[in-house]
Amino acid sequence: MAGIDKLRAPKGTRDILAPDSARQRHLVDRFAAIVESAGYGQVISPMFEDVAVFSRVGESTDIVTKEMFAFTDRDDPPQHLALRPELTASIARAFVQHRPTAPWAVWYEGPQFRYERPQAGRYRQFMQVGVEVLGSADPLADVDTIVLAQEFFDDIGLTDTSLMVNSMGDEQCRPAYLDAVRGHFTEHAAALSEQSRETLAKNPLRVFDSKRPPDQPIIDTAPSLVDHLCADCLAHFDDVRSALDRLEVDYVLSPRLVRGLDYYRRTTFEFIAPGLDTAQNAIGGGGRYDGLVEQFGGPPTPGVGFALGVDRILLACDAADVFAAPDDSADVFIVDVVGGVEASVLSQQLRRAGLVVTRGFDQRSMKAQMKLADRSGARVAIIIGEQELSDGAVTVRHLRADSDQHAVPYPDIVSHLQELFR
RNA sequence: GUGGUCGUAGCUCAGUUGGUUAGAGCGCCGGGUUGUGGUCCCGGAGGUCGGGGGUUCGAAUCCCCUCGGUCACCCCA
Repeated sequence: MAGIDKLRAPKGTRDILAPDSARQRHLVDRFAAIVESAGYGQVISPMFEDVAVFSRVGESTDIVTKEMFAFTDRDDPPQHLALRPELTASIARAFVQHRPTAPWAVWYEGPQFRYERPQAGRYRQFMQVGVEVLGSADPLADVDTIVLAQEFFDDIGLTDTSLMVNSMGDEQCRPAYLDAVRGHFTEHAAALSEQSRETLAKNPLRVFDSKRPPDQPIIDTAPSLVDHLCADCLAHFDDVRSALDRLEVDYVLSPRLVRGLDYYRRTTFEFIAPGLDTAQNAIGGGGRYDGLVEQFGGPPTPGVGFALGVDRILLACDAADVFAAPDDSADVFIVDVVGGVEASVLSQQLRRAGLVVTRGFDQRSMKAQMKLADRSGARVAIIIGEQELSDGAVTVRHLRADSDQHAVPYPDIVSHLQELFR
């Protein structure tokens, strides 16, 4: 096994270096701009919470039963904590704790943690952005969130996405549907894969998630959720769909779409990136979760929201060749062969003037510094040597299209470069 | 948790049927007469061949174990 000299980022985590780090930040910035234009306010909640916060989102979900980074602290008695595996639960907890006036429309961004085996598009620490609206049962609130996600994808140029929509029903109609599904799968249990038979015993709906070929024909012939909706759920769903139509948001009705968290009621949706040829091509998902707030001891409060996977979205952008990493080239590189302090003084002035200025250290040769200047991507190099010092000027050398160079009197250098980069 | 696959310099890789001081390209550092990058030329640094054990006169190469990456299942963003 590797010794301490081979330390690396923990399994399923990674370092994101420039310029990809700036790309990710830019993506989050775009999301923030869009949802804040719709009046959503940011919530920054803790990275870890009492485990009870997460266990309330569904005792039978994998996220809770086997994917949590849980630990105890050194309090007496110890607190049972967990790194957050998702953020809807934290938002519901915060709603109950602070009791903001409803409807409460919020957005968030940040890392989530799940103890899973990593693979393409799946990490133990992964970044999400999302929104939640608590306190409105209006189907148009569902639509509002969906439209924001769609606007976001359009904004970043990721046009190759599919929106899948379904209704999970509610406590009125879901039990009967569950019975129907359980009956159907039980009837064909012999033909199901062994894993699906196990899933059937725990949560029949989850069988729909199976990708195993033998299960497909049985899944295809299973009863459809939309055919079993009660009048209220059907009306809600119809309102969502007609509003999406009116807003010209394309979607695919997906009666087999079940989501992995137990708290969903009525509307559920998922965004797929067909261009991603990995097993994980769901770049976002969400839905309505009326009743969740009650489980946190709050008043009856409907809610709807979604989370988008930033890492997967960026993978999809790579595949579609859109939303490239920003150019992190410097504007100016200062070559100083008279000790380096002049470069410090001038870079301070130029940075204050709004330019991106880098320089060399360690008093390296002019040739070496010029190489660094070239590599920095800077459009111009400023050269300060003995000659320039005695002349009271600096040499400005262009590095890109042409390689002109000329002397600029020291007092004029800031305005000269501001002009050049305006 | 299960399975496939891979693990040789910072990166991408080559290393023939096991055979001497383990190579290339890129990158990095220095130089190409004393102040100028990007092309070119020359030179240099850098590897316990993931780790451990075994077979053998001899192992990067064969066997076992282990760790890690990666992909897939499960599940999800």
